[in-house]
Amino acid sequence: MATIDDVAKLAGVSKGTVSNVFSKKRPIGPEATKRVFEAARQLGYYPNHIARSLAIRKTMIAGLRMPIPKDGMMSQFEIQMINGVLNECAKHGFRVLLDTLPEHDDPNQFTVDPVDGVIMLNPRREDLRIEMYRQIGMPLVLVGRPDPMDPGVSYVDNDNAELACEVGRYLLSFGHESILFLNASSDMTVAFDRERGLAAALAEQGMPLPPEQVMNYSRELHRSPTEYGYRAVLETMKSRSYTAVVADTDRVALGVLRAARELGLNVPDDLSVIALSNDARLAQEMTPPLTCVELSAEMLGAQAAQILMEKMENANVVRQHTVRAKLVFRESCKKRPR
Amino acid sequence: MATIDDVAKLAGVSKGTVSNVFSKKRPIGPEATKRVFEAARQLGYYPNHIARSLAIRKTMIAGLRMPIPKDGMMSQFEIQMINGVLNECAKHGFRVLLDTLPEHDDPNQFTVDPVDGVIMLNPRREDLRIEMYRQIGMPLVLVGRPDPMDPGVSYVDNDNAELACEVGRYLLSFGHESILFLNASSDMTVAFDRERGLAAALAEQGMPLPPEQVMNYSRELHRSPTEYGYRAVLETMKSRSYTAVVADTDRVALGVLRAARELGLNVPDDLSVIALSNDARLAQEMTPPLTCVELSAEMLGAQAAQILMEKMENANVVRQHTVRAKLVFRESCKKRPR
DNA sequence: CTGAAAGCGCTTACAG
DNA sequence: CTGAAAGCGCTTACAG
Repeated sequence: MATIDDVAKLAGVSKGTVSNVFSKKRPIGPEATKRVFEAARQLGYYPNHIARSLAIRKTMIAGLRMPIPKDGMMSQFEIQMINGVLNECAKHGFRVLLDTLPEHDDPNQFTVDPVDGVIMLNPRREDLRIEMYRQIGMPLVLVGRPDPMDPGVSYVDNDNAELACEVGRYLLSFGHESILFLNASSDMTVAFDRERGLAAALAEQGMPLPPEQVMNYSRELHRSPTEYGYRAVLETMKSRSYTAVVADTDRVALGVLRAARELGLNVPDDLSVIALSNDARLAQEMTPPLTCVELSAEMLGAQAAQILMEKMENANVVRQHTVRAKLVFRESCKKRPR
Repeated sequence: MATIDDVAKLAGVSKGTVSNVFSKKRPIGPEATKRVFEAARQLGYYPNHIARSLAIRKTMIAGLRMPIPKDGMMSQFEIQMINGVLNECAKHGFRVLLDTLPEHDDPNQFTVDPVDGVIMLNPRREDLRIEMYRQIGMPLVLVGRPDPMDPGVSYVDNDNAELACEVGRYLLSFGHESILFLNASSDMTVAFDRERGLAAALAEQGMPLPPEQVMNYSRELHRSPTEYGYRAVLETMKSRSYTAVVADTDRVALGVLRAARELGLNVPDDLSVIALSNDARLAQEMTPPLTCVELSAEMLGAQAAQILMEKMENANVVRQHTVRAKLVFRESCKKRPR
């Protein structure tokens, strides 16, 4: 592989000159420029990004640390997150180093990556890496709040409890009182937060959220989220009749809609359906179009990237954003029938 | 930021020793090892990946060049491709540098990236970059075939014409003769290939594929692929009655199913529906479950990555794989009603 | 087991 | 406008 030295020699100039021809950092005479380009062409020379990075201590690369589930399937959330990060970074001329390797927080394994800053997904409790990044002065933004909280670290996150509460209030305002909640898998913190939020909304009206109104997704029991929604409704509607269903995701809601159809229930006339997040961007294409919460994973990613860009300019900035997901009203909810 | 020199000084050893303590490339005495780790801890020293890469000429990073549509929305195809690449790379301990920046093929802009090899999506005609990578000896694998063909470059691709032909044969074997083809946007080469393939299947039975049986998606005319499928069926079924619909994607098929429902047509009894690719992994969750082609973008990505790993071992290997997408039979197609 | 020194391929004051 | 040289932070024969 041709190096800057080879080019300098062939063109009869110094390597400094070659360097500046390519980087345009200082003006080089037209004669020399021509000879350099010609020599480079002949030799098949292209500047080496690594050597350059080492010299100028800048890579124009952002790191994204995000372990991938062992089954290799990224959720729609992760995908949209990546998308947001990618787009925002591209705007600023940055590329992205995707690090999906299992995490080591053995300090003796840690290395200073070829990036100018990093975005880290789902930090663990007492995550040692946060401190390591601080030590080496690497700009860092978390997606998901640090635990314990730390006023010095930047992050973006959304407020799942608040969100579920809002959804609850919305349904209550329509007069729904018997609400079936098809929650996420019980081992996810988000499931906990959402149940808490929905319960809070009910509590505001002096109503409880009895356990039998809450179901949880389970990988073992359900073939897919859609299947989960379908079965859950079919089974519970036998013994009780709800007027509203809060589904974990739009895919779960897809199953709910199917079950409703089979039971001869019209949505939204007989049954209101609402989803707490969108897995598959299909909400607006369902029949009827689904009222749901836009989790804006994409926004989360974009904001994280934007904050990172700021931090790279000025190491002192600290941003802690709670991204408010928004409720998108479509046609699957209606006033309670009487 | 602490460097290897600082550590060496504080620990009272040479930098070579420090280097070897971290890399374990040669054994270092327990005394020295302890002093080095202690000094490193005190100083907050972590090895610099860039400097290391420069010295050993290896990064353990694979490059993925893949321009993103200006609207920032990656298709499911691209997403799954990335997923495949990521997983396969992770298996081999590689990380991935995602380069979504607009492409420059100005040779004077080209740079040797901090990667050990690259996967390049959708090469252009006469793509200059292929030659540049060859010149610097960078292992390269394309996703999508090079044009013009080049026996020296490795790639993976799938055979869209063949696929569409197979789908055509399948429907014909069920006795369907009036087939509506809801094709992709006409400016995509894949749309061209698919139409050719379907026409070939019909030609085998001495039948034509008249233009009025083929429609094309259009960003301007249709709000979404689902909307496209919905409207197309509603409108064409007025004047003609088809017994089968070939949809571009599962999302288009979703609209077709809805339209059929509204028209009182039972799928598959009255109308067979089949999709040529899956955008949204929802085929199996539709009612009825959709027969469709699994494009295996994920496999495409995984295979590209695997070939890249091979090439990094041995620069001489050349692999040219046509990944055969597979038809997945579910319940949306049936023998033609008579 | 350890050290001194050259080298990886570039950039950038400094001097002219 | 251009060159010579030190420096970015690591690795690795070579010598002991």
